[in-house]
Amino acid sequence: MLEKTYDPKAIEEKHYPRWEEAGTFAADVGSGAVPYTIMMPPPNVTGSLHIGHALTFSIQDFLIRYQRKAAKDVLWQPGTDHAGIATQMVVERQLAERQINRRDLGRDAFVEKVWEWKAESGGTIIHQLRSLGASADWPRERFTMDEGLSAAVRKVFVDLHKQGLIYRDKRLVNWDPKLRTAVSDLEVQQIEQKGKIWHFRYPIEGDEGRYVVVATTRPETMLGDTGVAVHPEDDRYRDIVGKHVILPLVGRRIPVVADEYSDPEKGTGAVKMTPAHDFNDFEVGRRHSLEMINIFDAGARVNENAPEPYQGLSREDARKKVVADMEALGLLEAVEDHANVVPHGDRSGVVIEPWLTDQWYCDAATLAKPAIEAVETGKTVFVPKNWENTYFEWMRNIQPWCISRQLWWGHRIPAWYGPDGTVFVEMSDADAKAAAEAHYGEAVDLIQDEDVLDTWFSSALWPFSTLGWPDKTPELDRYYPGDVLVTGFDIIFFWVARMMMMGIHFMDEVPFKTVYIHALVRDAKGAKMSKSKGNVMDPLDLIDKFGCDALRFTLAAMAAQGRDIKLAESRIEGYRNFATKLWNAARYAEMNGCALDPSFDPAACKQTVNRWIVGEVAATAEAVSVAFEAYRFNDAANVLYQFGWGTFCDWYLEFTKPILAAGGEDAAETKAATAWALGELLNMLSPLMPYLAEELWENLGGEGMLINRPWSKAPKDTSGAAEEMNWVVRLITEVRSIRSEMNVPAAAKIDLRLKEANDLSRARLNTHEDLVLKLARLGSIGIDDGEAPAGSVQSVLDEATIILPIADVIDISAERDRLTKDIAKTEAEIGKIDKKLSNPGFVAKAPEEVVEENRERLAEEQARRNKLAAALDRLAAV
RNA sequence: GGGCGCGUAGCUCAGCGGGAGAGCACUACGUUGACAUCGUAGGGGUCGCUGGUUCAAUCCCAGCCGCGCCCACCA
Repeated sequence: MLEKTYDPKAIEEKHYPRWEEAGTFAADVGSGAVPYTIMMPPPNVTGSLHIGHALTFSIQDFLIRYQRKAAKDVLWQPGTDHAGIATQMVVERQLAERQINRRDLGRDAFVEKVWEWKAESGGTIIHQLRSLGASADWPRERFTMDEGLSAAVRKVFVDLHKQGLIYRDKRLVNWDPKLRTAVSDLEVQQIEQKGKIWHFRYPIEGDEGRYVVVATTRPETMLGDTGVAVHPEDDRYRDIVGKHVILPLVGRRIPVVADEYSDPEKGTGAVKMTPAHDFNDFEVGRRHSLEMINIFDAGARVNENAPEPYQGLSREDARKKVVADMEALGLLEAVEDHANVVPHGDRSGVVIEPWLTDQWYCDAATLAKPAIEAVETGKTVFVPKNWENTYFEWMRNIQPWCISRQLWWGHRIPAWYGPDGTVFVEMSDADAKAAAEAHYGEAVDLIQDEDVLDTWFSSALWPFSTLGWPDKTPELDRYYPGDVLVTGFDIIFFWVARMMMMGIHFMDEVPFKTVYIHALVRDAKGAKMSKSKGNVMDPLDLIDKFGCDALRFTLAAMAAQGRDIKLAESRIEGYRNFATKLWNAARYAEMNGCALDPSFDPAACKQTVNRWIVGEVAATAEAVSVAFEAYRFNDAANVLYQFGWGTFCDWYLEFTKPILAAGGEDAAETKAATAWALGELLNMLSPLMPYLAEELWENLGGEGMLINRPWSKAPKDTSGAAEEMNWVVRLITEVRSIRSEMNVPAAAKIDLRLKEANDLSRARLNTHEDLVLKLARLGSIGIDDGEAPAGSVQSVLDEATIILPIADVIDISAERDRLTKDIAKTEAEIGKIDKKLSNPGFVAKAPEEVVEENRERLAEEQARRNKLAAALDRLAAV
């Protein structure tokens, strides 16, 4: 017997281990079924579950559970990402609490500490995913730094290097002076700030008293200036091109060059060139062979390349001093307020410095070409499709990808340097030694590159590295390419694009056929949720409060495409109530002895109401199936909600109460049909609300576990039961409406029951007041004997043996007002439809069924109007 | 500067060429065996504004007004 109250926690704890132990989550490599693969985007090993995770992993679980029911051999490949910078920061912070610096510890000891940390608390998020109900194939869990995946990383690096697609280069990078590592363009956030723009006078050599004025937002960089650029067509500066200026404070003699980069409209038209600290200046500097002087150290303090008084100053202090000194020299011409965008590190939050270093680069442009083509030709499609534009835009303008990081936690770059600096890129230390020996003709000592790879480098290989690549495993053969990748748009560049590039390059096939991009969950103001803003909703709290099923169902209902999700707790509460409703419906079924009967044949029902519910189940199954296939989870949720609460609970269970009460053969059929319909509902619901569905299925006496049960194949209704029932529903609705509007006292409650007889249901009204009301209005509700199946309305009327004067029961004037209002409404409606139908264009061009529909509606409304008017007359006569 | 998205009931959101929808909130009435985490009924909207296309526009197009996001090297 089901408990009186629905307790989500109890059933969550009960069923998850059962599913897992029964192996229902496991892929079956040897199976003959069609495979269906989703690669789980590996969450950061440092992570803990937030609401965005809840959305993305719930959606994946919906698809996985649905496809499992569609008899596919599903693989949901789970795992975690080592998350280089994030993880290193976490462990460093912990060490700092104990006054330990990682540099004191040394590289090997530090990395050891990180592994220890990972072993202790790295599995948090995986456990949290289980409490979301995620049915991933957990024994296949991978970690990006597993030995197998690390080997894949080395192989990819070595192969790309041999192909010339990975190379070492000295150029400007985005340098994070706090973390002391290079970061990629994507890890830089442009933040608009209020700043100033300073106009400096640079004296022209050999032209006493004449200056060229340059404007800058970063005065401190002048210490590294090695030129001034003007536009070749700019008449103001034409005569000084080729001359030199004397850089104040430094005393360096630097050339004035003509370059198209300089925009006469901007600033003063003359730009100071700091090729070692500005991306644009770097390009100009290359074109004009300007000297590149690096004036900052790795912590962004002024180094020994600048004049002594500035050495050791921070960027901020150097700026103050430069401005003060220039002003003292009378070389500061103007200062203006200026809004400009300043690059910040997305992890460290400090200002990023363009810095000249040696780094490893990946030739992304070459790899991008086939990845662009794959989307153009539809080998991979984005859902919704408009994200393809975002993908194209970025891929077509892709820059070399800086893949080296000055960190300790990550995949160490498989490059070794010989005594003369010759580089050997090989799979292992031994291979490198052998290669070096071959090169030098003798064994030499090699030094491995200190850097590690960008975290996203290994993530890019996820779709095949997790399946055993480079070995030719059965898994790789069977589950690559994946069917769908589910993710938020915020990592299209970081991850999706790079998986496309690597997947196509190494597997000759796209990594997934569909990319489903879901919305981001935001707070009430539409801002991205983040811990620092304090606007996070903790999914675990929500699960605790409302249950996992309610949260999942809510996420499904709100996962409409193309709009960010601002989650309201009241929605979750509403869907929790839905779960409660179904729980109670199941209790009702149980109390009435409705149990699943394997011999029940839904196609063979005799009673209208049962034929009807069978048809409704079929229609719902079809609609939900279509919704899942189209990634329209909100449609699926809505259809199930309406069927479950509306059709099944409100109507079917109410309709059949009198039948069950009467007993006999009809009751037997109805009990079996009730159990069957409930079972099918649970089956369809189980991808979204797996726990509730499984529990109630078990209680209903269902065979096996619902998680494995095939999707509903209810027979469609062709008996016309739907039409008949629709009529009954309309009748009941009208009568209820009358009762309510007329403020009938409680004593006169209508007990409206429909009893299934040989023909159709009959409405039976129990109290004489109700009959009065009904007779007063029945003629006015647009239903007459001609429309109703034979005998129905008449049979109701036949029972109306006691008729009281209307005035005894109702307020005549209120009823008159109401009727008058109704008539006005009806006439307005008639006017609208009439206008439409008298439009020749409409009749000529609109689809025939639309015109016909409108004609029918017009007739209905007219009849209704007439009957309302007649009722008003009758009322006047009382 | 370029691109994308959003403005529908008090709130959170569906719908998207032919009769304006859901949940929550609100109002009235109703608890003697499924369910008050409930039932029945009801009130509430010129579907941001202005034009255009169309026989027909909340829906398509353009412009405008608000809001949000992404990308971009501009002194």
